[in-house]
Amino acid sequence: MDSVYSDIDSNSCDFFCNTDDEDSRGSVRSASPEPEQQKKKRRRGRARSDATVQVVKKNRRLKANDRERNRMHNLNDALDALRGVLPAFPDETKLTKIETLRFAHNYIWALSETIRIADLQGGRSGARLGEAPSPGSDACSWSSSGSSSSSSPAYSSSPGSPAAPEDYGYLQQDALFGLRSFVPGIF
DNA sequence: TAGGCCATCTGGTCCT
DNA sequence: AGGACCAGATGGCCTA
Repeated sequence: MDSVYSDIDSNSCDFFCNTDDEDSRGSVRSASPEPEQQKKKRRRGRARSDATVQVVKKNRRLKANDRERNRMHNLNDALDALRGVLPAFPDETKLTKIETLRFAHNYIWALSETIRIADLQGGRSGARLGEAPSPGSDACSWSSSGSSSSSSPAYSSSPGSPAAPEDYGYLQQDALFGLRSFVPGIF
């Protein structure tokens, strides 16, 4: 945790100091010509408190940046964990964030469909599932299009409609392939 | 070089 | 008041 913070702090300080202190606020304040009247009205005490306020604001911003960074890191960790439980792609292409979410969505849907069908078919489910077409080529189709979100038909369909007819077939096969590959003995 | 993806910063809003 | 969450902006890196 400390290492993370120290790394982040040094990193963010550069960025922040460059942009916020000197660029953003600095330029904003200096770029907008301060009216003479305000200059005259401003007293030393007042100016000092303004500076203090600026320091407080900056510290708050830095803390908020740290929290936001940690929040995003946690989000990414969760995403990695999700990738870890999804079937791996043959070419080991790392799924992008959106691909991971869409694939997980479709995969969960396919698994639940598999369970539902198995329940409907009772004791014969094992035999029926065993008859599923070989998923090998379909499994490859996941990854062949996995590098581009705009061209990944297997899991880029609308997440809101996982039951889209065009998704059903290979998704179920993918689910079966994933189950058989990563949970040996489940069938 | 354009486009995609990502990390980070930032300000606003909501919640406790 | 302070933290969490969110969305927009920005810049870097990588690939076709």
